[in-house]
Amino acid sequence: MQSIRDLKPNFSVPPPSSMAAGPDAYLQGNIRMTLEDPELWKNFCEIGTEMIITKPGRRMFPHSKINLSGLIPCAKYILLVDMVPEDGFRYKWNKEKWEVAGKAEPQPPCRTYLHPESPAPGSHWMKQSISFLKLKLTNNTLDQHGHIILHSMHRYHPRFHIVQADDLFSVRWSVFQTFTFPETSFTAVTAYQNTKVGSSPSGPRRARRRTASHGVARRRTASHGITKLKIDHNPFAKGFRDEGTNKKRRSNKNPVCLDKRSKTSDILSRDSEEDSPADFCRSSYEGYDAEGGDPPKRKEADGVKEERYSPWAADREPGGRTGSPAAAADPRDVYNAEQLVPAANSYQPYSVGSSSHGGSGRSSFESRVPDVATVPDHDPSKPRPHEAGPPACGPPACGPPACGPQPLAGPQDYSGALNMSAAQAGKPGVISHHIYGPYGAEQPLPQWSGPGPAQYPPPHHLTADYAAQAVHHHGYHHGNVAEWSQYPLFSYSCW
DNA sequence: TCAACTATCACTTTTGAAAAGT
DNA sequence: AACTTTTCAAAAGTGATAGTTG
Repeated sequence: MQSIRDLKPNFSVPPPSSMAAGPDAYLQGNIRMTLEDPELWKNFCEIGTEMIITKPGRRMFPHSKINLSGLIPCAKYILLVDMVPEDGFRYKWNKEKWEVAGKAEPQPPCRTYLHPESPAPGSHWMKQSISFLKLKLTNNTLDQHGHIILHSMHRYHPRFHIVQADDLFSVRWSVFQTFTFPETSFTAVTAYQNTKVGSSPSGPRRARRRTASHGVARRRTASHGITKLKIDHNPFAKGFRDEGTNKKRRSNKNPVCLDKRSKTSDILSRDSEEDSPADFCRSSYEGYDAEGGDPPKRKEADGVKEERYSPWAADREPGGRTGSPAAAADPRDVYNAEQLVPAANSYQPYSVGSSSHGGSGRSSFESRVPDVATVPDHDPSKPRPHEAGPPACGPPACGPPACGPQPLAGPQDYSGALNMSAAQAGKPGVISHHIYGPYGAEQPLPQWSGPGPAQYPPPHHLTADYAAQAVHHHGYHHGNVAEWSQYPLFSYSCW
């Protein structure tokens, strides 16, 4: 509904003093986003959140649920989520901790999940919590369902975008703001790694099998494994809870199953017997414990950048990036970095108020700093000491993919869901440069990803170019955004 | 041999249409 | 007849497990 021009009146509301960053701070910056259920996220984060990715797509658990405030009640907004790499590495689970296993693989096509209720008035978004329950993750790079594509054994974190726009078409002209929450970072896996069931160095699968065959010998501490948390909190996994309601489970399989079953029960009953939750962050990530110093979680309240609380970040930056999501016990208000779109150099990823309360911090910028040449060094702590990745890389969140032709440099632009200008390059009346992505046109850009059926505007909301492109690349026209969202919005494919 | 991936299982919750009630 | 509530089967979402792949 409102273009950038229309937004101006909305800027009349002064932001909190703490948010008055940037010379030209958009007063829209008073939008606040809080993560719901931060305690749960924190619990997962302490262990090292793992998200299963499957070919057909798997939901996240915990799933992202946020609350918004500070929106203009009558203005329409679009909510989006995408996933950005935490860093440029591939990991492996080894001996009860994560280790770097090499450079990250080239990033798969970047997709952005559009909240099914988008666009909706600010009042709608603010009246209730907003759930991204139906967002699915997949490792199938050829996925046709619009799920977000990730690489297994890589670290990611979700990034939430809110755009004041009447429809997807006007998104490009709108101000959008990005929020991230450090405790939501996770490792994409095809099978849970940190089961803490066995101590076999050979990995979780083997550990489980040995457990089964060796019985009690391996009965250790699944109590703190990621699976226990999932089982305990995910209603769909109730069947795995040791509550006597699952007696029938696998009962007719074989003795091993029974053995495993009892093992599990035992394990569950021994919850908290061994590892204490407090050391999860350190114990699960290689190098973390070597950093010494204060437990990460202690620092959050100090207003450090959000992602410093990530155990991974801590690993990378012993000095300034220790921290944990522990403090996330309180719902976290994360102020965002804003992006005025379009404007090539409008990409000024300042953190609104981050300096004063640590609200947005890196979590807001990182993904927006594809062009190190034009972006202030918002986070001098990067690149991290042990990062073997390309030095010219943008911030970790932007990850290896943004690093050009190197192996890590993926065909993906993590500059955000709204980087749509490329498709317009060279067109009269349309910006001929990227909104804020410095990548060349040969670099792929994000795709829209949407939930199934929807109230989304149909493809005709796209420019003819977009629609045509979808047809061009995929051979048919899509009837709704859900379908259409699988495809690149740009004049070239992401893959 | 090994790590990672995939298909399948048995369980659960969710969903939505049909039936019943008001 | 119209609307609301209840019921129930199908669909979908889970972690565990065994087999496959490279």
